[in-house]
Amino acid sequence: MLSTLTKWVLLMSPELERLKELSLAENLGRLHRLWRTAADAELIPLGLTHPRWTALWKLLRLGDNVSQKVLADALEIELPSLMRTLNQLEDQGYVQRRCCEKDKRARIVSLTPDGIEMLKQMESKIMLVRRNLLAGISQQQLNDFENIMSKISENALATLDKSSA
Amino acid sequence: MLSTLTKWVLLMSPELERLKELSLAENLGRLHRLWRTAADAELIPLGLTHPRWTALWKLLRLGDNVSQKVLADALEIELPSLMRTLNQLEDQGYVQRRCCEKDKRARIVSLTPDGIEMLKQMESKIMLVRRNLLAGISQQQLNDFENIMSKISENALATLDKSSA
DNA sequence: TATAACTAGTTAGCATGCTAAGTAAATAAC
DNA sequence: GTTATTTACTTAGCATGCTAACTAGTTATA
Repeated sequence: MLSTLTKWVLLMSPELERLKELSLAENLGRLHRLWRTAADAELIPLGLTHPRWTALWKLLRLGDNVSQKVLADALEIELPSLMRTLNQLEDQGYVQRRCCEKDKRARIVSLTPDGIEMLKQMESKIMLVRRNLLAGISQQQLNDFENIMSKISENALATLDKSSA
Repeated sequence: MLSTLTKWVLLMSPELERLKELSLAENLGRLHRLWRTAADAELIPLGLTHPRWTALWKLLRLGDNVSQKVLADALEIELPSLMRTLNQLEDQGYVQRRCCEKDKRARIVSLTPDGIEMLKQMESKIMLVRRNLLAGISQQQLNDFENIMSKISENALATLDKSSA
């Protein structure tokens, strides 16, 4: 049985041989996790979990007073996932939800004064993490990096479209 | 209350203003998710969930016959997370676990003939996804990209070391 | 207008990561 | 050699993502 594997491994493509190290996909996951961990290390002491602080942060950047649906889409999570987080943030007194006048199905999420205060504390920490993690990388390198990310994203979306068609 | 926020938003740093688009960290998460989704689209039809096929794939690259601990470390997940997945793979008949002679605490994971067969089917699909997602990107660009990823990883690790010290 | 189709929100429950706590074996310290 | 510490595994249960299914409100269609 082992010899079967051994034989196959010897016949593996040269590509696979190279992939014995961490593959690009694995490195991407690793880097994302590291970034998240570094940010959490700064922000969790403020009493917010990762989904909570990211939701607050996104809410700020959306300009406050958006529907749950808009916030969920921006966070790229589903509404049920957001529900739990918003319940917690409401319990903590950082956000409020009210019915939307124009569309009575919708509920509008807004920051409370406490939420705004918390965001002020968050901002400097988030910027600090960003500066620390991008230390020693030039703007040009960063642009190139983001372009490659975009290119891979496009390729992925094209592949997914094709396979779902 | 709203005016408080408005005033603050107007005073926000120029850096924050730029971050109204997706930040780099968010793009990283998004790209990682996209890659994972594209790979899963090919591999889930084989009857394996994401944690299961990644574990099989890693087991192959580690050369088979490694302890659960070594496999968990390579996958960068904790042992309890791996346990559930290995139970499932064992139920499906793709891996076996046996006691280690040298260290009686450890259990050695190995591929069954069915597991090897499944990996043969997986290999071509994984390589296909990789080629599709990296289409139109030169080797030089890819090297640069991976170097920036490494640099950010180093920075993150340095930051984490510092904050835990 | 009346009905059909969609959409926002909610609830319930699954999947997969984690930490905490316990056991048995190995290793280090004395 | 005995004891203390560490390690590999396991179990139990939490956190946070998801889909499925439901309700209520909106929009499109006949």
